[in-house]
Amino acid sequence: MQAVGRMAGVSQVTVSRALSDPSKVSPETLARIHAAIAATGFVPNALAGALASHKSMLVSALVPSMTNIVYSSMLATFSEELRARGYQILLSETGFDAEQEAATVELHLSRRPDAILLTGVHHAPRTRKMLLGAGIPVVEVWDITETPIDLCVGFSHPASGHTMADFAVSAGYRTAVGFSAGDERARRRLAAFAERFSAQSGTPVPVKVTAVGGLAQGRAMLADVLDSGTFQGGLIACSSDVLAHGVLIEAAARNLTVPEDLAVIGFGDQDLAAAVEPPLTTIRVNREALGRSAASLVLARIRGEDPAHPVIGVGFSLIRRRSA
Amino acid sequence: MQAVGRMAGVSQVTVSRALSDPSKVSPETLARIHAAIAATGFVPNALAGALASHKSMLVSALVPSMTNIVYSSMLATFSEELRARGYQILLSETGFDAEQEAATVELHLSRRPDAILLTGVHHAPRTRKMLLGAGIPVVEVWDITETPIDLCVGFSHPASGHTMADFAVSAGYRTAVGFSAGDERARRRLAAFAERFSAQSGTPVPVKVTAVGGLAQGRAMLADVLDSGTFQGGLIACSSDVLAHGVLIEAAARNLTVPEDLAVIGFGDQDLAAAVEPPLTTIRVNREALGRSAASLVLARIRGEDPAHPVIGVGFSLIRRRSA
DNA sequence: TTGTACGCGTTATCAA
DNA sequence: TTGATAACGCGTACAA
Repeated sequence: MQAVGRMAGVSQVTVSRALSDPSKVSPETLARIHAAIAATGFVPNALAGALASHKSMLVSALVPSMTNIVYSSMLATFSEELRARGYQILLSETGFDAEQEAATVELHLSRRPDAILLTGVHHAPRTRKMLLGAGIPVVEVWDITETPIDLCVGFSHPASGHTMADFAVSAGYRTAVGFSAGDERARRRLAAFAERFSAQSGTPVPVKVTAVGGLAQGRAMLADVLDSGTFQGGLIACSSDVLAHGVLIEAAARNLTVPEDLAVIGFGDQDLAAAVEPPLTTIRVNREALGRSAASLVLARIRGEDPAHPVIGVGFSLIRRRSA
Repeated sequence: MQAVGRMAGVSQVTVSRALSDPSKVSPETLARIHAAIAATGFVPNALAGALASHKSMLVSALVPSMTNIVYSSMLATFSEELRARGYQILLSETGFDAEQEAATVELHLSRRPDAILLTGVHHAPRTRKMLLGAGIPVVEVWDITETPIDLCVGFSHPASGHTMADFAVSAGYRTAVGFSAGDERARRRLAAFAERFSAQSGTPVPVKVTAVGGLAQGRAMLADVLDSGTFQGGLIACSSDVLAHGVLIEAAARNLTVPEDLAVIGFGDQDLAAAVEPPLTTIRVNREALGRSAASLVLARIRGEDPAHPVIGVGFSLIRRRSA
C-alpha cells in the first residue's frame, strides 16, 4: 500500500481508505490510486487486514464428508449467501468422528473465522468449550436440539423415521426391513422407523447396517436378505436414496417388480430419486432452505442481533412416487 | 502468548518456540507452558503467524463445482496429502466461467496462500498475470498442456475420446451418437470421439449436448433420439457415467436390452459404473493419483525444489464391462 | 535454554 | 479530505 501510495502521491492510509470506503476519498485521488493499483498489480493482504480489524471475513464450515451430495448441496447455498456479503468459506471434512471434529475446530479457530458451521449436534465436550471460548456465532445444522451451542437449523431424524413408518403402515405394508448407512443420524432414522413400524404392525423390523451407503451396498444388502430368506416381500426402508437406488437395481437384475414384489422407500430426495425407474418414494429435506437459514442466522448474529428463534426446524415431507 | 508466558513464568517468545519447535525448550518449561495453555484455552492466532512468517499454511483450490464427485474426489486426496503436512485448503467454486475464476483467484490471493490449484488449463489472461505475479506454486489439473503456468497434472481429453472411438470400432459398432454435458472438456472429449469414429466407420456421429449432465438428462436424451428416429441402434457414447446411467435407466424402462439393442459407454469410472446393471464400460481416470501427484508436485515446489517434470500425464484406461 | 527488539501489512484513532 | 501514529499477535534475528 505504501508503494501504491507513493506512485499516486498519497500516503499509505489513503490507499487503505480508497479500498475499504471509497466515499471517504476524493474522486481525483481515487482515480490516481486505482491507476497505481492497476500498474503495480497490487493485491491487498487480507491477513494483515484481519489482524488489524479483528474481522477475518472467513466463515468455517465443517461437514462429515464433502463428496456426499447431501452436505455439499446445503453448503452450496450457505456459501453462496455468505459470499454475497463478502465472506469466504474455510471448509473441512471431519469424517463422522467427534475427536477429529475437535481437532479440526481447533485448527479452524486459529484462523479466527467470524463464524463457524458444524454438522450435527453431538460434539466432544472440548469442542463445545473451545467454541464457547471463541465468542463467535456457531450454527449447528442437519439435526436439531433444544440446547444448541448457539444457533441451530435442522430437523428431527427420529421424527422422519416415524413419518416413514406411519406412511408404510397406512399404505398397507405389514412387513419391513431397514437398510442403514453407518453414521449416527442414519441409524437414528432407521431405529425410529423400526420401533414405530413394529409397534403398529406387530412384526419385528430387522435393520441391516453398512459402513458406507453406496449403490453397491444397497444391491448387496438386498441380495443378502433375499438369499438368506430374511425377507419375503414387503417394504425396504433405506437411510438414503442411494441405498434405495441400489435396491432398485438389484431387484431389476432379479426380475423382481417394484413395488409389487417389494417396495422401497429412500431418504433425501436427491436428483436421482425422481429420475430412476420406478421413481423413488422418499423423504425430502429442503437442503437449500437449510443452508440459507443457517446463513441468515449467522449473518444476523455477526451484525450483533439476537435472533428471536435461535433454533429453526426446517422440517421434511414424504414424497410419494411409485416405489412404495 | 504473552498471557500464557506470564502464567508459565516465561516470555512470549518462549511460548512461541514451545509451539513451533518444542525441542528448543526445556522439558520443565514446556510442561508449565502446556499447563498454562490448557488453563487459558489459548488458541494461537494463525493470521498473525502467517503475517510474520510469510507462510500462511494455506493452499487454495479452485474447482468448477464442488457437488460434482469428479472434482471432489480428486480434491479429497489432494487435501489429505497437504493436511498431513499441516496445510489447510481454501476451497472455492468457479462455475465454468473464466471471468468468475479470475475474480476468485484475486480473492484467494489476498489470503496469501502458499500455493494454488486450478482446474483446467484455459484461463483469463488476467488470471495468468496475477498468478505469475504472486510468485507461488500453481498447479493446473484435470487437463494437460505443454505450456502450464507452473505445474500441471492431468490427461488429454481428446485422446480419451479417441480411445473410446478406437474401442468402439474394434468392438464392431458401425453407428454411434454422442451425449455430452455442456462443459468445455466434456465437449472436447465427445468431439474427438465423433471425429475419430466417423472417420473410421464412415458414418457421421451426431453429438447432443445438455447444459447439466444428470441422470434425468441422460434419460431424456435417449428418449429424444429414440423418438425422433435419430438413433436406430448402435453405440451411445456419453461424456460421463451419470449420463450413461441415465441411458441405462431409460433403456430398461423401454424394455430395451443393453448391450444388444443399444450399447453404452461412459466416462469417469465412478463407483456407480460397476454397480449398475449391466455394469458400465467406461474410461477410468485415476483421480486419487491425480490429486496425490498434484500435491507432491506442489509440496516439492514449496520446499524450493525444481521438479524434473513439471507436467505429469496421469493417463486413463478403458474398462470394458458389459454395457458395450 | 531463554529473552530483547523489531517487523510483517493492514485498520483504528486522533489530529490537521 | 488527508496524514501521523499506534496497535493487531505473532516469527525472526541476535544477544545473553
